[in-house]
Amino acid sequence: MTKIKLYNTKTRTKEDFVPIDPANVRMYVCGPTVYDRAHIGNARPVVVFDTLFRLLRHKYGHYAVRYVRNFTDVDDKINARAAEMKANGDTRDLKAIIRELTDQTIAWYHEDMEALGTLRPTDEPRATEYISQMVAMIEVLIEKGNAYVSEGHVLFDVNSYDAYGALSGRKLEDMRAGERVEVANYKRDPMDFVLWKPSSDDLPGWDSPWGRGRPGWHIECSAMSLELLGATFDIHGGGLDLQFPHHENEIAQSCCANPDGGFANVWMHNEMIQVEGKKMSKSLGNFFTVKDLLDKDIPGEVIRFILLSTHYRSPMDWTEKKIAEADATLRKWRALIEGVESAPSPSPMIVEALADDLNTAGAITILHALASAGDAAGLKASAEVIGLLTEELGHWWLLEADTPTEEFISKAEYWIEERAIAKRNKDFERADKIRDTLALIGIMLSDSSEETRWMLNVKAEHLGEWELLE
RNA sequence: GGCGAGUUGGCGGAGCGGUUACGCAGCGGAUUGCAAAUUCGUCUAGACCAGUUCGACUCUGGUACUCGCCUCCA
Repeated sequence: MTKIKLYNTKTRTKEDFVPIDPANVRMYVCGPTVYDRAHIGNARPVVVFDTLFRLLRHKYGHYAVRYVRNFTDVDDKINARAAEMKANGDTRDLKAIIRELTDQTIAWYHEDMEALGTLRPTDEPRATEYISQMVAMIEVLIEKGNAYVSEGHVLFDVNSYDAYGALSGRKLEDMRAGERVEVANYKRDPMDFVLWKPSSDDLPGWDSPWGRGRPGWHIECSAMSLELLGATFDIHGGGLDLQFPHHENEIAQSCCANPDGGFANVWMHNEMIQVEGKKMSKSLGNFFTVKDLLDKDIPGEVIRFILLSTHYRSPMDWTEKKIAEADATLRKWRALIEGVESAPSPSPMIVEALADDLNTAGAITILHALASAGDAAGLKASAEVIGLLTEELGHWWLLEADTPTEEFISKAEYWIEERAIAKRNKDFERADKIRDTLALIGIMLSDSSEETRWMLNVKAEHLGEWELLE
């Protein structure tokens, strides 16, 4: 079978992917901090690595791939959001608010990501369930001289790790020169980062050798990946913005705590999303969540298609025009595969495209080729490899074909017959008027030499307003 | 200031040292009473300047511009 090649940020080259153990391929992807609904930018890595997960399963077997994606449920942003809720009248104590906020956000995340046709990872650890592992790792780091205690904080000593900055190609001196944040005086070096910090009584906190406190952001990924995947695993993924400092810090922690492990072999980073050519930000007003799109009746399948139509290492621009194009393409394909059984196996060409550093745009080209060749069964089987044209994602299309009631159908058939009679009588004026009015009511006609077929358009302006005809 | 990515036809977007990307839109034809759908065909490329080469969109160097990260944000 095709050899998988992946671009490794660590070596800045595309490499043959050689799993440590083909019977147990291991991947870790940084998940969300759970304080708010996922936006479209959050969705890109989820869909990208879901596609990689599918490819790996296709190649190594369904049960041979372990995919871990964490939930960061302890974080200053979460605390800040909870404090905001309290200030706005929530009378519960902060910890109770935080618990509900994180639970709720996780439920939303699952809901929204499922709408994009993504599979659940095999493991979804919550940071707060791995505090003891984090504390243990911090203790090891202190013991080995890579971390120190200062004013109730535990800090990682970046100067104790020679390779610090290797992933992102940065040097400590350069970074200090460009330092823009005020330096906390308890740090030995401005670049030292927090492993553990004190927590006040009203905030979540855990007992530790350094007093009641909570973990810094980076340690959770090191601790959880070690626990679930081991000191050495195959792939670590995430957004490009995480490359520094988050991933750099993960490497420093993990490689110092387990010098023989080597941590992740392959590092993969997806590029960022822009909206209509601009960086997505709340101040520009071009910020939106996945839920916002779904609520606007943009099918999850359309969103997934768009996210896959640009290679993951290129910046991608989210535009209204792409929504319309993806919608049209999927409608065409859905119509083509209606009632068709998937071919027993996907086109080797689509697997080949994906195996080339996850060339999803190339894979979509193959789908176009299958569609224009009229190979509906092959199209369906191949699209399923990238999570498109699946049964789960087809509801938006099925809805339109299945919704009409008996009454609606009989009225539609009555008027289609009326039009046929008018046509036979060469009364084209009446025939066309019926056709145009039916379109307004939500019935799209298409004539062929033998019959007139129709399809429901639920977005029609005067849906079901039969009085327009009577 | 440091680090990195990119600049392909009207738009989106790939691969490739020499041969049609592909999709959308446009144009022309078939089909149709007219539409829609379908279908056939077709025009638009490779930021700029050098270099390597028999030959470069594809390799090398430089210039310009764009974007991202370095700061809560995937």
